Amino acid sequence: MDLSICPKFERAINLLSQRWTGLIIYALLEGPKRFCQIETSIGISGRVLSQRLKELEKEGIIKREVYPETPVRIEYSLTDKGKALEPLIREIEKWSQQWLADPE
Amino acid sequence: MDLSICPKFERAINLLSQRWTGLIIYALLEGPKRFCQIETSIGISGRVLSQRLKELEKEGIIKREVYPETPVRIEYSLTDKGKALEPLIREIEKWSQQWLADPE
DNA sequence: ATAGTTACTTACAGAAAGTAACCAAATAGG
DNA sequence: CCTATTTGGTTACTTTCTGTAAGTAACTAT
Repeated sequence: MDLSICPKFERAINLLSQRWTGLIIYALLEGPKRFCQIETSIGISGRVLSQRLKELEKEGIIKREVYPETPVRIEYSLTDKGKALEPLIREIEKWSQQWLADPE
Repeated sequence: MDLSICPKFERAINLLSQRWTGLIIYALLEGPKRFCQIETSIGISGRVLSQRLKELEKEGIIKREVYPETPVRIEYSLTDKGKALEPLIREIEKWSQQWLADPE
């Protein structure tokens, strides 16, 4: 199994086909966001969001910055590598607009 | 939660962020394939492949055709809706080539 | 009759995700 | 000083998803 697939492509698709990864990147395309903003805007559980943010940071797709205000503000934002995923997200948007029906 | 996301986009990303969905579509971009070909080419278990193919067929992304030969041949192929996902897959390929390193 | 092929399905076990409660740091108010 | 509040998590527990391996149904070749 897996004999013919380019390892880079495979890693990319494994990353992106993990639950929530796409929506987190989508949310961050608007600009930097804090933990609780991502949490409420996409409806992910804090438990899994915490995991995903760590994975994406390790992967170099997002960066985490701490502002020692009151209360503390921690902002997550896309790196260049992360921003480079925008065309891909736009393709998903295009496809969904063309091929999916609105459910009433 | 989920207050601001376009429902079409959300459905699309939920579909595509299910494990294996992307790779199945990728495999079928080469042309029609039978069950066991998809199974071995991407390394998915038969159990989950069976599930995914049903979901994708229901969604109108792939179609299933039976050729009553010996032994029976059942071919899965992309519909127009499924083929329309090609640009998206190509974007994943592009991104992976530009931003991921080869693991040795 | 027996064995082989394809396309699945089923039972069981382990991994991933959701829920809700809890915790630590920093500060603000009394 | 003591308590409460806010943010950004973590932990324990339950449910859902996935992988493994075995089994089934239809058909054919030997």
